[in-house]
Amino acid sequence: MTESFLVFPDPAPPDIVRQLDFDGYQWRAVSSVEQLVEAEPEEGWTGAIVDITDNSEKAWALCRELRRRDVPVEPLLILASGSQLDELAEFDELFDEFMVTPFHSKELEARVRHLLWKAGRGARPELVTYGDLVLNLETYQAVLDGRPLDLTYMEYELLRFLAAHPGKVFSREALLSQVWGYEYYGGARTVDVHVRRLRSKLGEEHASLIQTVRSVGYKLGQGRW
Amino acid sequence: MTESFLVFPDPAPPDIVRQLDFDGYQWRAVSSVEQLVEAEPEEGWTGAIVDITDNSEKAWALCRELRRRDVPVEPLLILASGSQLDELAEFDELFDEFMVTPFHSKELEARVRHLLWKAGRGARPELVTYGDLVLNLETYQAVLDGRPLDLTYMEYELLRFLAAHPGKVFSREALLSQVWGYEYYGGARTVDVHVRRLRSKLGEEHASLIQTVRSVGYKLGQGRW
DNA sequence: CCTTGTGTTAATTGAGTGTGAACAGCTCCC
DNA sequence: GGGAGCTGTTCACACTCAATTAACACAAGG
Repeated sequence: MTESFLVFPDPAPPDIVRQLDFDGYQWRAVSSVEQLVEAEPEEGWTGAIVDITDNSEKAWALCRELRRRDVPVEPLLILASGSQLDELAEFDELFDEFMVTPFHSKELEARVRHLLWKAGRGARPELVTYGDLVLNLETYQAVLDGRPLDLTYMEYELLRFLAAHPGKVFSREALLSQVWGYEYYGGARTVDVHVRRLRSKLGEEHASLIQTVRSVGYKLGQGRW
Repeated sequence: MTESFLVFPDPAPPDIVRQLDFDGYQWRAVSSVEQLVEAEPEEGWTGAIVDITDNSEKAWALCRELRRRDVPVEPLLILASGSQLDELAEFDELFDEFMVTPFHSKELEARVRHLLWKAGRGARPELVTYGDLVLNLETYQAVLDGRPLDLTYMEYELLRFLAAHPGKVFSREALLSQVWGYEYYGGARTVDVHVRRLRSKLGEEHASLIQTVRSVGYKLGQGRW
């Protein structure tokens, strides 16, 4: 997984990007909210570093936008001059860290590292992921390629079970007893139909996520050889 | 609730305590791990501010001890000189924030405030917000779109609980035990009815704020990731 | 005694789920 | 190579049961 930071404004402050480059982080500078979408990398932003010294109003607007999204950009680092420190009090909810200019180059390095460390083992929601598929167990939301899937209860449970054991093949009977929770009564077709509905909701390009293993059952993804 | 900070070492750095006093925070200085217990206030420590410039080894030992406890002291602020920044990398798990000496007095104020805000017990009026919904926990008032809602006690408590965990799905049983505070007696429908009353008071346009997740429970809004 | 808040019960509704049957594709064997 | 026999896919329909809704019962407080 590559780290990719958003930097504001554009052109980016030279002392920032020098240190980011030095530490081997990817970054892209944006100068307005509008540029957010086009500049965003495939995997989304790892975090954002926003310099509020020149245009704080625009900067806070950007931060607000980043926090408002479906998948909020979490680690937000703010740069402020000493005289702007009071201003921070009004926007506590819009950032995680801040740093006062001028700064040690080592300080930026340390803050970015610590931010990533916290993001890595902070109290994050329970997720089940497989590739571009993300299941949030707390909100019962499923997202594929960043686009939310509208799944019913059973569809969600089935997908969750398969995604929890990627690559492993489950017989219909196994799925019935593990996902549905009762003994195999009569309808093995039930599983097929639910798989079909799931595939159609996954969309044509991702329908192959759930693979059928002839005479055996179903599995999610390729697994390993 | 009074805020009470632990400060290391003892005697405490004068520029620290000057600012803490100025901002109206309680504090007690300790110089060793042994003094931790006797110096601890009734309600426990709100947080800790540890200066590692003079004796970093002892300082880290103290931090480790604070994190090891049953109820870890969460907000840990570290003071380091510029030359110690590299050292931080080894102890990411032992602190939440750090600050480089020498520092703006305003910076300390801002960091402590932000730390408290993140810990969820800011000094300012406690608010729970989600989008256009604002719940004032002190006045027991609920406001939606600037328009005050006339909620009953139970309605308020339910909405408050849901809003405190936006996006997370709660089963009726969970809501009964967490909001009502007793074990599931017989009436799971109770929750439904309260949700219905809430929704009608939220108004047609915002009724969808509380979402039902079929076969699971209810949640507020779409939730964050 | 009326008003207001809260919990219960019961009827209604509809999304979600299961089922059977038709269809398509593959495999095996003569 | 070409049926026969499996196996998986797809469709349409029926039904179940969870959520909604309305109406009622009860307690507390003014």
